[in-house]
Amino acid sequence: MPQTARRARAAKAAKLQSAAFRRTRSDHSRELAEDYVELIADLIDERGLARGTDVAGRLGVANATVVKMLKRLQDAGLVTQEPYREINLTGEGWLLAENGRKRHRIVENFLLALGLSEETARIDSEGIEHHVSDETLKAMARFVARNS
Amino acid sequence: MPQTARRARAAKAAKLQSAAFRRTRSDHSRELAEDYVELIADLIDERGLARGTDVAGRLGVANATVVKMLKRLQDAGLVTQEPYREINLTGEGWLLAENGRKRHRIVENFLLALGLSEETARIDSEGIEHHVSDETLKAMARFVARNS
DNA sequence: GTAAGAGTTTAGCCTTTGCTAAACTTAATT
DNA sequence: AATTAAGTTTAGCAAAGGCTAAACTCTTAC
Repeated sequence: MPQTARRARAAKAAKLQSAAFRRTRSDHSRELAEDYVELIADLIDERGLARGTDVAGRLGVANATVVKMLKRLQDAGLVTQEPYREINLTGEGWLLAENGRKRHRIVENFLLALGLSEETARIDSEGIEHHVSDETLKAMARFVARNS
Repeated sequence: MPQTARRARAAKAAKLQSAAFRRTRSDHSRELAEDYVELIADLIDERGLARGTDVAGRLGVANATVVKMLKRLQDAGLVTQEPYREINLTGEGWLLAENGRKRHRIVENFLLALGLSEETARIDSEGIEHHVSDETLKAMARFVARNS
């Protein structure tokens, strides 16, 4: 009877699955941080500086929410800001932002290569970006390289 | 009820800004519900019934958390449960679960067709599943059909 | 130099999703 | 029948991420 084996397999699968879920959940905070940092980097590149209002506007969030979040990002060493002044990224912040943008670009190009509309590629890549492992990202990059 | 109104107002106000960000964020609660419902369906199919402990174990979460969540899912009309008894899905719950499993299957098969390991395909599909539009899902299904 | 407008911060509140510890119920064993 | 083990529920707490309203600061235009 493969009952024991089946149970063992089930247990193993359960453990792995719960790991996957836990990973997903604990990444939420990190995802948000990445969104902020990526956006701040974009704003600095686009208009020379990033202000709270701009961030709030683009994220569709209240000013006060941004203030609170920026405090956390400062504590995390990703951002610097003096009171009533514009937002800047630390070295670590820039690294994170660059990494995020790179992932974002790959995922978006991949979706385009898959034949999706620009609109869909933009929206879906935003959602997918944070959930793609390095292995998958590499496969996407390879696919884009082969199909362009 | 003021929640919905507030969100609607906020959405309208920030309409020109990034819809993708807000969509991602507001979907979190829905995603969690889908994860629960999908898992409950799996448990019922696998072992004939779903208990709180099983759900807690697979999601990597405390029992009390599951209890609280189940209350919400009951309020949402997705789940039924009598005190100290096993968990059941309503008709709507089954529909949601089936839909989730279908999406899940497509994404996972797609990642496999892309050449990823089973392990990676399983983990990444879990994260990606909820962020894929119908358009993208269709493209993934097409890809799988062509490459199998 | 001051007043106005734009932008920022603070204060206080809410909901969601988590946790632990303790109480309770059900089922199983003896 | 009584004890115990397994599972469930309650109570109370915390952190994250939202919000509004009101206070504050900075810059710019008079």
